[in-house]
Amino acid sequence: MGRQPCCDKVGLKKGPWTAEEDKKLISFILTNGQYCWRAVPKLAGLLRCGKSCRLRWTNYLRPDLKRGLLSEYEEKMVIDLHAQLGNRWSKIASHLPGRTDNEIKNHWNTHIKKKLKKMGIDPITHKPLPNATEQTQNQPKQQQLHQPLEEEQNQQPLQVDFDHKVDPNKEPEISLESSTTTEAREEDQIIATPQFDTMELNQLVNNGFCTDEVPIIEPNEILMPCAPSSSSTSSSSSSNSTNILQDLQLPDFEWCCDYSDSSLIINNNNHEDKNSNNSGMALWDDDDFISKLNWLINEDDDCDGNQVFDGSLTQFSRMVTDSESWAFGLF
DNA sequence: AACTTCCTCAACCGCCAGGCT
DNA sequence: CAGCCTGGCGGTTGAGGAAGT
Repeated sequence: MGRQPCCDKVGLKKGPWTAEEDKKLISFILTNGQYCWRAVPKLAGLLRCGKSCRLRWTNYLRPDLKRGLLSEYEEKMVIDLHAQLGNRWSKIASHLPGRTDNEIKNHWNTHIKKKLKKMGIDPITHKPLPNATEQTQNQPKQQQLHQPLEEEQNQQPLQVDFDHKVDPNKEPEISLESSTTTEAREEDQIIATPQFDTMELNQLVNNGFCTDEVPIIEPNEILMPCAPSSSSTSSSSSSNSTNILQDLQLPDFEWCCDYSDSSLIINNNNHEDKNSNNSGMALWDDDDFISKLNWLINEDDDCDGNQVFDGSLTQFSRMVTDSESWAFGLF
């Protein structure tokens, strides 16, 4: 039927990923970095196509991902960005650090779309539906369900004010009727808008944390000591967020957004007894995993008898340097 | 408790754009 | 410039869990 599959699917596994597969992929990418995805499954000993590996990594395994529901502010940003960009989920996602296009797309289709419809707003055009007034009047329960967001949307002018100086104590101003005025905006203008730091976003909306965030990798498992700098994270964490971090007994940290950064240090606080000096490192709080990781990394051959980390890797453009490998504490 | 329906979201599919030869 | 390869994107699907009957 026309197009050839992206790869030879004979014998390739499909469907949900197992923990073991995840571990193989994680260990491989942490060791070798991201390069030719087509080669990854073979080299990592996975019976998956490269595309599947890439998707799994970018949508689920990446350490810098936020998990859990979008915060109200993120949701508002999505709505506003969607009004400007349409279904360009990757563009929208690029404005929401730690969120993937897939996640945003899903959230849009399952939550925001319905919410907008019930508010009498066409989720495609972002304009009021013809029978909007009737609908909104007939939805008192829904109003109660999402009171904070909708109150704001009804009361405030309609645009994420990217330019205004963010006041951590003040809910950002967002409105919903921007489509007509903003649809024609140049995309580069949109992209030029300030990027909000993941933590900052949450601080703005939820005083530091979205309570239903459930990172796939716990924050205290992937921690980078955050040098007291003038970064947006630290500068914006003036009051509430800092307190919350302290309350949680977490150190200042940043999600590891660039694992190629050779200065990366990972602090596993769950093992304070072992690693109290921040030098002990374990990405995942799982001794079994670590031992398996070591096994995976140290073994010359995978279960299929393929060379896992043979010299041919040097042909690829992206290799993790020794220092990077050490930084991950894998060797 | 058993069954059905609804909902969510991880994963897949096919297409497209860009880089390379 | 054409053809190939790869990564990325957006639409769609379907398994599994939640909610309803």
